[in-house]
Amino acid sequence: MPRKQYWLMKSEPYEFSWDDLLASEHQTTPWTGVRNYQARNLMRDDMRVGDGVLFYHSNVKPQVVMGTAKIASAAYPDPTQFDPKSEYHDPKSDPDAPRWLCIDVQADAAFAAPVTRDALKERDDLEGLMLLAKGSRLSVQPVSAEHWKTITRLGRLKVSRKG
DNA sequence: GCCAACGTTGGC
DNA sequence: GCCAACGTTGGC
Repeated sequence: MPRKQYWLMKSEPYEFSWDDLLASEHQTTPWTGVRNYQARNLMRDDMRVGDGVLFYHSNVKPQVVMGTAKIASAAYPDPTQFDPKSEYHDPKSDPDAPRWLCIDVQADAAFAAPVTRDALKERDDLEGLMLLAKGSRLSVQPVSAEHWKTITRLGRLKVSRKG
């Protein structure tokens, strides 16, 4: 059994949000639309069922890690690449040798206190976190076990209330 | 809205 | 196989 690994997956919430994931059947969704070879290769070669996922809202204010999810399937061909009506349609992908893959993602636990990007940046124990690297655009990123521990701890903190 | 960083495309 | 042009990502 390979050691459990950890990932961060970005989603623009107006495309697909954490709430959308919670509202999905079995709180599970196929992670379709990845059109980057490096991200595809991570899904194909490195992700394993049960791996941990930080669910991140990108391209919004504030950018925030909403909670944890799990990899719920091995990689399989992304059906949207063959759907002419999909914005992710790829006419150059051969059905006999699909170019793009997806995996299923299942919600695990919502953070009591969603962790903002700003909060991550303020810490001094997240050096090397790919999300914070300049110019990092990869939508599927590996996260070290140490960084996973730090971020999930932050997320589980009770929200402090004033008054 | 701007723009730097990055990936992909296509001419040569 | 190089690399300029182009399109996209995504923080700011």
